[in-house]
Amino acid sequence: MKWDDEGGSDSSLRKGSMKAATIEELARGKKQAFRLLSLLKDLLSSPENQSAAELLVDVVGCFTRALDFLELERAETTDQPTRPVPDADFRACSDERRSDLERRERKIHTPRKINCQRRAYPYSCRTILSPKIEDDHIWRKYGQKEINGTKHPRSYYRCIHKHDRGCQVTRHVQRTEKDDSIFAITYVGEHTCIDKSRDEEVISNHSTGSSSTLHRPFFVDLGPLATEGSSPLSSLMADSVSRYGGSLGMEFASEFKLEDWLASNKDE
DNA sequence: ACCATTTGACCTGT
DNA sequence: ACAGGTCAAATGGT
Repeated sequence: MKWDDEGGSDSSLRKGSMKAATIEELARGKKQAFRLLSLLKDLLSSPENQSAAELLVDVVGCFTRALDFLELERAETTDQPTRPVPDADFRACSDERRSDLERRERKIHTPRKINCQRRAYPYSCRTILSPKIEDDHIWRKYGQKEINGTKHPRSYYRCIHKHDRGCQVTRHVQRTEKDDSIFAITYVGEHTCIDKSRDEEVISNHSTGSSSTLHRPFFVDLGPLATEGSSPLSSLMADSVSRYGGSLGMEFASEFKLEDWLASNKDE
């Protein structure tokens, strides 16, 4: 991964190396927290220590999110163009809703608008496992695909505020192979349509372990899975999904078997 | 009439 | 060439 590798001034070089060092430290912290989980697995596997196990997994999640934020900042501040907010002309055809009757009778064919920027930029991307697909946002489904080697189709959603507020975040949802009551939900990008105060409240409640006010189902954050430059640890955690199947999130919500989870990640 | 979902076509990256 | 992501016409519900 390259940071501020253009420009060449001393200050930008120093800034770049600071960022690199920060990322290195965060990645190390994440890895060490994971190792601590392994070392304490016997202790944390007992039911009375479940909250400690949850806390430690959350620590790993905090490191993951911090790395995500830095990656997002890098994507926004490098000289790569940011993803364009759809302008009126670009989206004119779909925004101007023609009447169904007119469209059907005259067979009006709306010329296809090609988004050539697709997949062109690195996005923050993370996957969670959850028994429910609802979250704090409203999503509009825009596609569904059969995915090779999986038995369940993948559904694609975009934020309902894509057009009115230019919110570009998308997610895809797929039932996991091992447990089809669990969904693997991958978020691509960050909401720009928010309501940050509410999100912060949720995060705050989550980190303080206040389960009574937790708005979201408990989830295990698997880190960035598909972004360019995702850490090796993220890959390992991502790999744990395929190896462990989808039962992780569900078991953590009720009866989390840390030993099983660590056994499936013993190569850490 | 409006809105959300479905689904086949089309696009890009590998 | 293929897989996966997105678009937009078609469709169905209210």
